[in-house]
Amino acid sequence: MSDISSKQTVGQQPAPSRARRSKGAAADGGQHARADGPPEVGLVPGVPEWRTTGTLTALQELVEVSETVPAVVARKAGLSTSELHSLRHLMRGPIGPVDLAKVLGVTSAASSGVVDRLVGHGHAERRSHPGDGRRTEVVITERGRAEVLARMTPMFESLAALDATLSEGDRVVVERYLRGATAAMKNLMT
Amino acid sequence: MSDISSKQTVGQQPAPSRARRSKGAAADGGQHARADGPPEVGLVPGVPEWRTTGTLTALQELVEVSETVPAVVARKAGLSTSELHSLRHLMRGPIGPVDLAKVLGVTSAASSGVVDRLVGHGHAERRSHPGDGRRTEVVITERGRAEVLARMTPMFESLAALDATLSEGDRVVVERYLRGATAAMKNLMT
DNA sequence: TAATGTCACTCACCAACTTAGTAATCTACT
DNA sequence: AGTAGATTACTAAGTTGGTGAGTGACATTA
Repeated sequence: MSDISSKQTVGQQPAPSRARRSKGAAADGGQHARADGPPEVGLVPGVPEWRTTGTLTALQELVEVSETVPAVVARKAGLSTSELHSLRHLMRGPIGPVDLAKVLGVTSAASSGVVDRLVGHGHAERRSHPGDGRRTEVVITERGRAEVLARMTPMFESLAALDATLSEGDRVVVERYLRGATAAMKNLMT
Repeated sequence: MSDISSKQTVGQQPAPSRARRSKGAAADGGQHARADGPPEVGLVPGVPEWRTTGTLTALQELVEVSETVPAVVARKAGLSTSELHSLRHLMRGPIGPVDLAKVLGVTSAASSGVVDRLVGHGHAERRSHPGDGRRTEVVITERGRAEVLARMTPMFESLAALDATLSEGDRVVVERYLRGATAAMKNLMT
C-alpha cells in the first residue's frame, strides 16, 4: 500500500502562522487558496497547478452526482443501493444470482440475499431455469418495473429533452467526449 | 407517477428458446447487447419505445462507470468508499466531522468512525479548532494526499488530454450538455 | 445568567457484506 | 455408462460500517 510516503512530514502541516479569522464556519487551515484566491481550485483540488476548464469541472460535478444519486434515490424508495441497482438491471431481462453478483460487484452469497429481499418486497420473483436444473432466473415483476420507472422517469425525460437540442455535429463531439471520459475512468479499475 | 407504463408485456421475456451456450462464463441470460449484439438497448432497457441516441447511451455508460469506480478503487486501496470519498474531499481543505457527514450523506456518528479509521491509517489527523472549542478539524496528511494522487492521477491525465482536444466551440456544447445532465440527475434527489 | 443550539463523540443495535461450506446438477473425459 | 470436476444457488457464522439515541463541552442568544 503506497510506499509512496517518501519524506513525510506527516503530522504537522507547516504551522498555521496566519492569524485565525474569527469566522465561524470556514475553518481554513491555511493550506490553499480557497475563498479569496483565483476562481478555480483545479480538478484535483490540492494540486493547484493542474489546470482546469469549464468542461472538466462540469464533468467532475456530473461524476460526483452520479455517485450520490443512487444512494439517495434508493433510500427514498426504501431499498438498498444493491437492490435498486439490481432492479435497474433486471429491466433488461432475467438474470441469475451469480451473474447478478458480477454486475453488482459482490459475492454470490450477497446477491442471494439481495434476491431474497427483492422477492420479499414483491419487486422480483425466482423462476427455475428450463433446461438447467441448477439455475434460477430472477425476473422483475410489474411492481418492480413500476418502482424503477416511478423513480427514474423524470430524469430520463429531462435527458431526452436535453439530448434533442443537439445538432448532428454536436453529437459527434459530445459522444466522443463522454466515451473518452468513460474510458479514462474504466482504466482505474484494471 | 409514471403512467407511462401503459401497455407493457410485463414479466415474461419471450422465453429464451435459444439453446444454451456451453460457454463457461458468459451465461448470457439474454441480457445486454453489450459487445456484440445489436447496437442499442434503450436508455431505459425494458421500455423499448423510448428512443435512444449515441450520446444518451454514452452518457448512461459514463454514469454507470461513475457509480462503479469508487468502490473498486477504494477496495484496491484497502479503504471503504466513505474513506476514499472523505480523502478526496479533504484534498480541498480541512473540514469538521459534522460537515464531512453532510458531504458523505451519513450521520455524524458514522463520520466520527470514518475519521477514526482515517487517522488510524495515517491518512488524516484531528486538530482542534482555534477559536471554537467544540470543533475539530480533520486535516489530510501527506500520506493521505499521496494515496489519493497515486490512485487518481492516471485518470486526471487522460481527462486533461481528452479535454485539450476540444475547440472553443466544442467546449460550449459539451459543457452545456454535462451541466444539463447533472441538473437532471440532481432533480431526482429533491 | 439561563436557555437553547451545536459539535464531536460513545453506545447498542442492525443491515448487508464476507468467507467457508453444502447439495444439486451439468459437462467432459475415459 | 461412470465418474471427476465445474458451476449454481444457497446457508451459516463472522465482520464491517451504518443508524438512532444520548452525553458532555462549548457557543450563542435572550
